Amino acid sequence: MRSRSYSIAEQLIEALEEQGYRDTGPRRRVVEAIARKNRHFTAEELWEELPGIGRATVYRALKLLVQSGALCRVTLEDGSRHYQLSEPGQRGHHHHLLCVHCGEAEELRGCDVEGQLRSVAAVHRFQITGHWFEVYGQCRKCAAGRSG
Amino acid sequence: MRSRSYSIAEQLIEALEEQGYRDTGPRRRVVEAIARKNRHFTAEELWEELPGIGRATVYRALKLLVQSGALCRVTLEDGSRHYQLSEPGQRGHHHHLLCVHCGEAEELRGCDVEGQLRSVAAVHRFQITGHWFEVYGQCRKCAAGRSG
DNA sequence: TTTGCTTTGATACGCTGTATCAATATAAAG
DNA sequence: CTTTATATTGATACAGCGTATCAAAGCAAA
Repeated sequence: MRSRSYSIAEQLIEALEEQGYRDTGPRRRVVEAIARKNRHFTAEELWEELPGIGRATVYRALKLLVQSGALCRVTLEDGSRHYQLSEPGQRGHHHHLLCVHCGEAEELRGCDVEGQLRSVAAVHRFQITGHWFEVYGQCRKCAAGRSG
Repeated sequence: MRSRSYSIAEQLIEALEEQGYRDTGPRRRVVEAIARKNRHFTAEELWEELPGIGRATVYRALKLLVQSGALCRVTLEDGSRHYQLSEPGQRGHHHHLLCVHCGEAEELRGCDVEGQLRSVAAVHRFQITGHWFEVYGQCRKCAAGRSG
C-alpha cells in the first residue's frame, strides 16, 4: 500500500498536467499528502498536514483535481464536504458507500441507479439532467468489531 | 392555491407546537411566508421577504420546522441549501425531483431506492444507516416550453 | 539573462449559519 | 389584572469554509 503512494501522486500530477497545469513543488506536496490518505478527508484537514503551504494553494489544488475527475467530492450526512480519491480508471460518474465510523469510502456496485432514474423519468415525465446519491453506514469491519 | 395558504401556515405552526414551541408573531410571519412559496427557497431569500424579522429568527424557525419534518432541506447541485415544504402527510424519509429551471420540487415516486439499497448492502456487506438521493432536471412544463 | 506567463501565499473578503445576551413577549399562576 | 418564570426575539459578533485579490516568486521558452 505505502509503496504505491508515489505512483498515486504521479497519477494526480499527471491529471493536472493533462489540464495544462504545471508540476510545482507545492502541488506535489499536496498531491503526496492526498496519496497518503486512506480515507476521505476535508480540505482543512489536509491543509493542517502541510505546514508552509498556503491555504489557498490547497483549496486550488483540490478544485483542479476534482475538475480532472481524479478526486471526488463527497458530502457527508451533516452536509460537510469531504474529498476522496477516485478509484484508478474510474473517473466518470459514480456513487459512494461511506463508512461513518472509519471513513472508508467504497465505490458503489450492484446498484442500478441509472435504471431507476429512467423509470422515474417516465413516471414523472421529468427530464433528468443530474443526480446525487450517497450511502452512509458501517463497513463490514466496523460493523463487526467496531475496530475502525 | 392561495386559499390554502392559511391552512398550510396552520399546519406549520402546529408542527412547532407539537414540539412544545410557542405560536408567536414572528414565527407566524415566517411560516406564512413559507406557505406562500411555491418552490424551494433559501433561508436568506426567505429572510429578505420578511422586513423587521431578525435573521436569526428565520434560521431558527427553519431549523425547528426541519426537525419536525414539516419542511425538508434539499441540496442543489452546486451544494447550496434550499428548503421545501414536505407534502401533506409525508413527513418521513423521501426524495426529490428538483426542477433546476422553475424550482418546482416533486417528491419522488416510482423509484425503489430502498430496494436497491438492500441489494447494495448484500453485495458490499455494508450496514447501511442512511442515504441521500436528489434528482435534478427539468419538469415537464419547463422541458416543453421553457416557460418556467 | 530576459521576458511573459503561471503559481504562490498572505490577506481580506463573502456567504451561510450559529452563539451570545439584553430586551421583550408569552403563559401560567396568584 | 398583576406577578413571575420561562421562551423568544433581534442585534451583533463570531465561526467555518471557500474564493478573490495582488504583490512577490517561480517557471519555461526565447
